[in-house]
Amino acid sequence: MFLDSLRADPAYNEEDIDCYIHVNETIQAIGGRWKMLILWHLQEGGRRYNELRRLIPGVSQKMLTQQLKELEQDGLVERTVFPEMPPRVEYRMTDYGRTLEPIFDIMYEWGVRHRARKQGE
Amino acid sequence: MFLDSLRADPAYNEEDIDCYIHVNETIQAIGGRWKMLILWHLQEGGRRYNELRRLIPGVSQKMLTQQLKELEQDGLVERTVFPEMPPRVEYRMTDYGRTLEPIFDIMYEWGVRHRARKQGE
DNA sequence: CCGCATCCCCAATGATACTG
DNA sequence: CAGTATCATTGGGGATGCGG
Repeated sequence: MFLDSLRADPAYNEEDIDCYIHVNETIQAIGGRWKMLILWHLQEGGRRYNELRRLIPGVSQKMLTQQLKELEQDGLVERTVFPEMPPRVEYRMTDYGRTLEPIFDIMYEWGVRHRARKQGE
Repeated sequence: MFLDSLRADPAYNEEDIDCYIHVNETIQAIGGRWKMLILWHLQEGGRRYNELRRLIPGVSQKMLTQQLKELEQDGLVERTVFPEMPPRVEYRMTDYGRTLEPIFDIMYEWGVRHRARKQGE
């Protein structure tokens, strides 16, 4: 991906963007268009697939599935299939996912101030 | 934009995604593909336009200009033109931009652990 | 009910050429 | 030096239909 192309460039300085790499890692994990909405709704407890669809108006099946899969691969969300008929799938936040909470908090605070600042202009 | 469409939907619950709105505000401000690299290089002091181009291999003139403009509009970066010949333009981080530092720090820490975790799989 | 596969579109990004 | 203007590209995301 993108970072690989940076690494391939001889002008690239590893130390210079060590910060970038890791901060970006975090942005990748939570920066998806629907990921924060999903995580937000999973904070309180487990949710079913269609339940999430209703809670997040505007999200397509494809995107919901895709972003849930990425969150699962990152270990932030856990997927449980109940072998029933009709099928039932529940998603819930992992303990690891909850390590994001301080980040959410601080980004929320900054966002509030930033928004207020933009209004005041 | 996107949030407006959410608001227009009757199923939308204001409280539910208040968090999302503000966290997303932050992501918009720093989530651009080159923004963190730019901010990173401006931490130490002022940089000229072409200096930044060299420091950030892979960025096109268009993107560098565009992202710098957004950072400037958000009040994170300051642009100074020196009326000389040849022209000289310096970019530097504002005090407001430095309020992002705690966010960078915590995202950096999380990114390091997240990366290590992915390696270990 | 919970998806996956397919096609399609557009906005973000890139490449290239030109200018005060 | 520090950009602007224009055209080409591409991949993120939406719409639709099918399958276990």
